[in-house]
Amino acid sequence: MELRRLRYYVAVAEELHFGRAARKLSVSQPALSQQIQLLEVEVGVELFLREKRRLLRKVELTEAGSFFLQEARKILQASNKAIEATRRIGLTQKEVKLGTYRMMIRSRILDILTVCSQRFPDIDLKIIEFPTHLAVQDALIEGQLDLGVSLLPLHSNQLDGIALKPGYLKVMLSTTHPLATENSLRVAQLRHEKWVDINRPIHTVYDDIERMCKKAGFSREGAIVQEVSSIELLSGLVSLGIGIAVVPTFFDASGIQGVVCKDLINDDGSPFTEVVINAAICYKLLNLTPTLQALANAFKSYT
Amino acid sequence: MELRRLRYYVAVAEELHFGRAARKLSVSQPALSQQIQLLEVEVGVELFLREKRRLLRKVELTEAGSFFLQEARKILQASNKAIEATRRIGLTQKEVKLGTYRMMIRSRILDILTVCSQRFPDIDLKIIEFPTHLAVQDALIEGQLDLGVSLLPLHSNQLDGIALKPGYLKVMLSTTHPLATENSLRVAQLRHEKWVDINRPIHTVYDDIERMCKKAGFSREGAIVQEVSSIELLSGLVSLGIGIAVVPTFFDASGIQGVVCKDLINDDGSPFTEVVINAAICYKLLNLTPTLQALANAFKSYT
DNA sequence: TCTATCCAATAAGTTTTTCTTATTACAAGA
DNA sequence: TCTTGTAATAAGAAAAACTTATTGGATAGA
Repeated sequence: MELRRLRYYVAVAEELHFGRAARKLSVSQPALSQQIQLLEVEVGVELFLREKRRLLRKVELTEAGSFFLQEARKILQASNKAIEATRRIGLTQKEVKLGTYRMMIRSRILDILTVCSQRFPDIDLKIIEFPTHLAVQDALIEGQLDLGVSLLPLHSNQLDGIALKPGYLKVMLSTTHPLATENSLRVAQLRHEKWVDINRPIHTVYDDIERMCKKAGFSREGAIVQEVSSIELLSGLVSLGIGIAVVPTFFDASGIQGVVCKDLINDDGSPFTEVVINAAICYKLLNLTPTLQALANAFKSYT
Repeated sequence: MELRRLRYYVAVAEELHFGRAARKLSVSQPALSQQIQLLEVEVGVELFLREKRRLLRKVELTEAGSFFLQEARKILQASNKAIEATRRIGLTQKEVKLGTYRMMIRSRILDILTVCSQRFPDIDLKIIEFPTHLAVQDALIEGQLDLGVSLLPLHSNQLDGIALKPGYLKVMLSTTHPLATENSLRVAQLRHEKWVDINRPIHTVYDDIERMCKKAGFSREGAIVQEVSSIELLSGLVSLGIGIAVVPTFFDASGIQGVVCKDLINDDGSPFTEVVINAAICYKLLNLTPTLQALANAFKSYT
C-alpha cells in the first residue's frame, strides 16, 4: 500500500464527493476514482457504497470504510510526525541563509518564511536581500549563502536550482485609467501610453518587452517617464497615474490601492506567454545537503 | 512520503548492506540507492553515515537514522494491521471456491492455500479439482466457482485472468538414464528415446512438442509408450525407466525419487523457450468483487 | 415524459516515476 | 600493483499515475 492512496482516500472520505476531493488534491477526478478502486482491490474490500449501481447518487462509506478512514488518518499523521521528529534529531544545520533580490515580491518572501517555520520549525531562516538577482548568484558562489532565489538563467555551472512556476506579464494600470474598464488587453492597445518601469540594470526582460512592442508596431523608447528599483515603488507610481507598467503575473497587486491588473492577450484572445520570467531556488552544488534540498523542495511547491 | 521508501529503508537499515537489501527486496541495487537518497532529501536529514566518503566501507545509521528506523517499522506495521482489520470487518464473502485441474502441480496448490491463510485468515478457501483446465473454465462460467487456475488461452470472453509467470519445458529422466549425466539437453539428443506423456485430451502443448521434435528431425509418434492423467503419475513412470518426458519448468521434481530434470537448450546453448505453458488465475468478469481481485493478486505474486 | 445537469466510471494516450543494465569510483586485501 | 567488493552515477526501459475526452446512469426542472 502507498500513502498517496491513503491521502486520496481520506480526502474522498471526508468530502464524500469525488469531484470536490479531486480539486482539493489538485488532481483530476478520474485519477482519483482509479486510485480509490486500486485501494479497494488492495484492501480486498469495498470502502464506499457504490455496488448498488448508485441508486442514491451520494457517496457513502461502508462500515469497513469508516474504520479504514480512522486508521488511514492515524497512519498519515504518524508518518508526518516521524519526519518531523527525525528532522529535529538529525538537523546538522540550524541556520540557513536565504538570499533574495530587491525586486522580489514581498508576499513571496512571506510565503517562504511561513513554509519554513511550519515545516522546518528548528531551522532559523535568515533572509538576506541583495540589490539584484545576479548579486544573489555571486553570493551563493562565494559561499555567503545557503540558498538563493534568483532569476534564470544561472550564470555559473557551480550553481543549480529548482525552477518555480514560470511567470508571464500582466499590465498594471491606475484604477482611473481609461483602459481600466477592459477585461484584458492586447499589446497594441498600449501604443500611446506613458510607461514606468524597473531600472534597466536590474531588469531581466527589458529587451523582451521592447521586442514585444516592436512587434505590435510601436516602441517604449522615450515613453518611459520614470525608472525605479522595486516593484512596490513601481505600483506607487502607477497608482498616481504617472504611467502604466508591465509586471509579472505572480505579483499580487490586489492589496495595493489605486491600481488594477489586466491580463495580456494575443489577438486571438489567448493568453500572451511570449515573455517569460523564470525564477528558481538555487544553491551551490558543492554545498548541497539533504536539508537544503528538502527546504528548496518545500519552497518550490509553495511558491 | 511513500511506504515503498520506508520498506526499502527498513531493509537497508536492517541489512546495513545495499546489495543484500536489494536482493531481499527483489530490486536492483541502484534503484535502492536512489530511493534511499530521495528519502533522505524528503526527510531533509542524512540517515546513513555516508558523507565521510566511506572511509570505512561499512554502512552505518546516523542517530536520526536509527530513530527513523523505529518509526518506519511502526508505520509499516500499522498499515498492515489496518488492512487486515479492515478486511476482517468488510469481507462480504467468507467462502471462496477455487478450481484447479488434475494436472496442476500439488506444490502450487499448497502455496496457494498457505498464502490465503496467511494474508486472508478469514477466508475459507475451498479447493475443487476438475479433470481438465477446460472444465475449470466451464465451471467458472456456470458460476460454480469464484476463482480458477487454468491454462491460457481463455475460451470465453466472460472470463478474464491474471497470468502467472510463463513456464517452459524441461526434460525429466530416470537417474539411471544415460543422458542423466548431461548438464542440459538439445531436442535432437532425444531422437531415439521412448516417451511417456499426459493424455492427449488434457494436453495443451502436445502439438507444440510434436512440432518441436519435427524441427529437430524426428517424431514422437509411436515412441510414446504410455499416457497418464497426472504429472505425479508421469514422474513415477519416468523413475521406473519406462520412458522420458517433458514437463513444465515450474514443476518441482526435486522431491521425487529416481528422476532428474535437465534444461532444454537450443543449439547455441540458450534456453529453449519455443514452447510456452501459460497458466493464469481466472474469474468470471460479472462475479468479480474486490475481495476476489485481492485474492487473485495475492496468488499471482506468490506463484 | 423529455431535457438538461450532475456525477462517477471508463477509455485512450501522455507524462512522471521508478527500475534496470551498464559503468564508475573508491577502498581494502592479496 | 592488481583484484575484489561495494555504493554511486548515467542512460534508457518499464511501470505507475495522471490527463482529457467520453459514457451512462440518476435526478430535477420544464
